[in-house]
Amino acid sequence: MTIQDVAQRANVSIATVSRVLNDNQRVAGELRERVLMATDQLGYKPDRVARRLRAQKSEVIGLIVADIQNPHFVSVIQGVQDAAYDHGMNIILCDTNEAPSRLAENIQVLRAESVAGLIIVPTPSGNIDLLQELQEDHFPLVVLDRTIEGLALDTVMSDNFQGAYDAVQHLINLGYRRIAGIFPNVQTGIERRNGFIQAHLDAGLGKPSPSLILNGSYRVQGSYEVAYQLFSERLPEAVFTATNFVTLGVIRAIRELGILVPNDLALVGFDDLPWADELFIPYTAVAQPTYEIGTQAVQLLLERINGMAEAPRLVKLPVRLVVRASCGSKQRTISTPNL
Amino acid sequence: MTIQDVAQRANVSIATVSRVLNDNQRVAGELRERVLMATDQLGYKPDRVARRLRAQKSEVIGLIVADIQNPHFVSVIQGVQDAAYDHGMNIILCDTNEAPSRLAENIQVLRAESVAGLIIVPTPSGNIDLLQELQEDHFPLVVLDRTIEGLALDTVMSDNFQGAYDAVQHLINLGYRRIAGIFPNVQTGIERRNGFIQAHLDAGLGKPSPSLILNGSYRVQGSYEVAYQLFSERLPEAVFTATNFVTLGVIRAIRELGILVPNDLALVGFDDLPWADELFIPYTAVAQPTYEIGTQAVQLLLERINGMAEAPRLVKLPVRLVVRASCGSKQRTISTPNL
DNA sequence: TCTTGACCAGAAAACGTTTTCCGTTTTACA
DNA sequence: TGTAAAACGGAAAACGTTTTCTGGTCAAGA
Repeated sequence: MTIQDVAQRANVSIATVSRVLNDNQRVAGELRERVLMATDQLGYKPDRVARRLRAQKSEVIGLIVADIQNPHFVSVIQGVQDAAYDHGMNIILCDTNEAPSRLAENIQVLRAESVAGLIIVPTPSGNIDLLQELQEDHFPLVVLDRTIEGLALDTVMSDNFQGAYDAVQHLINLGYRRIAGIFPNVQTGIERRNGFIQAHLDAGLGKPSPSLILNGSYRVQGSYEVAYQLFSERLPEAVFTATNFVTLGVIRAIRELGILVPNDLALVGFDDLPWADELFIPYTAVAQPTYEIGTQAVQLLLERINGMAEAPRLVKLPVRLVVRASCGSKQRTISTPNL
Repeated sequence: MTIQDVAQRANVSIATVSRVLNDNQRVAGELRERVLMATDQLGYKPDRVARRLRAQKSEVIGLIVADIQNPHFVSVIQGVQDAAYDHGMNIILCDTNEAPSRLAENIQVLRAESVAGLIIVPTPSGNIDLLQELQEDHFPLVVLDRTIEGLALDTVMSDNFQGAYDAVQHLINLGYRRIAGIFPNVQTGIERRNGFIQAHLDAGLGKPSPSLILNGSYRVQGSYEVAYQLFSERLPEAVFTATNFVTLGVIRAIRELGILVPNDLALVGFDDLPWADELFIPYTAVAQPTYEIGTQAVQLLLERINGMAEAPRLVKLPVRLVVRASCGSKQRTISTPNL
């Protein structure tokens, strides 16, 4: 079932069939009808591989994320998938597992696949050269979640600083003062730490004690250990967790130590989780617009692909605070059932 | 950067380059060296699109799942992705959102993409004809999670019957008798209901009362409503939930009604969740080997692709019970902190 | 020494499209 | 009506590979 068959049936040349099907070319009334009828009758669908080879353009975009299991990325993937689908495009999904070598490999493979463009969540530890190379080749590219030092690329990310700022301000407004923060040592973590600190400063509390600014792992287990240690030594009044996995680790520590939330400890975490309401601690969360990050990324990428984009753009999306029962108030202790 | 460039640099024909790179053909010592050196120096990577067009074989497999947001499928995707990666293959991911029309469309597109094969989670409501057509075309295909009535296909799924059976037996052994079950009305739900019933029969309890066998939605909200109603009328001693989303709905109902688990109600649910330990009710779960479902699927598919497979195979993977605090025991009430 | 066969490597065909190029027909305008 | 331009559609080139076909060289056997 090739274009040849259609041409034969419609009694035209394959060029005409192609022209009708891509209707970017003039083609007369009657022939057009014949072609359409023939394609319809045969149920012909053009071979996308051949089309891609010849036309050097593709209906596939490559999506490289750092960790499929992270709900944050799952939601981003969904956004990308839906937006791509709306434009008749498909996605090839790759998972780097946070390994720079796999990022490099994936980029190479996806280029060999002639994808129309790439949406990448860069691994923490660099690969700047790879991204730079893509840019120099004018390869359509959108980067998610983090900016690359010294490299201007189309980027979609949340307002990490503001999110952390809002979260801490929320705590301060409720009367909490000794507020701990646990931050993974990656770029987003650093931005959120800055927001954490600035909120303290703007509230006239001065710079928070270094003993309350902790380096967490970006995994659950490591964060759990950090939190366990922190809580065992001296319980802060509140804690701000900089990512969803950190939050889960902290919740585990809270459970094991039998800490009462919010009475003994308030909690605000960056990243909402799909079933946060069903968690042991339904925590107040800084919700990223994950789905929109995905759709926006596709938007930018398509503009880049179609040459409608000029200078690199940075889209910084606003976050929003989802208030749940984990904060209560320092002044008047709220009694929440089951907490 | 094409095979032509390499040929030029190595001073050989493109055919020779191709032969060396696919080393399925004899090629002499010195030329081979020259070619390898040239590819190395130029960093040449063959164009996978051209290769696919000519050789009519592909390094891409299509993966169509029903709902990316469901952690079950997320884990399956991860398994597929990892296994595919190990074989130098990539996956094109599609999400049907449980819509048959999107399944049809996705299949068509992926075939036009000349994927090497398809791994499909069929939508509940059929599309049998599509799958049948694939089979008749001898298109490599593996189906996940459910069998298709009257159609023998390579299939990978969990032992739903046994999982439900084990779960209910667990409850019965602990002394519970009035056990409710909530089942979505899809094939897996039905199989699990059968296991639920059989466990009652084998324990000599007779067939469970129809009032305890409920039809749940496969969404959280619907299941929540069913559970809320059930619990409000007359609380059973225990409840078995047939999917992860049902479980989440039930947990929400438990929270809102202030029911004490396991004292007032025991809970076992099908499907483990990644953060079940951090849930409000860390529930005893029937854990599916989701990751292995993914890897097994790739295994079967590759065998099918390579023509090493004969008759369709059904791989039914064992599940395992992950015991948490949600069951306690009817005889002696266990006191668990925070529950 | 001649013939045969094995082995090797290049030329060219093929994969299924899109697109360029070109010749023919139609249209428009004088 | 004659001519230039525009419109149309077919033939063929092109995309970058793999693979078939073909011819040439060399070794071995007669």
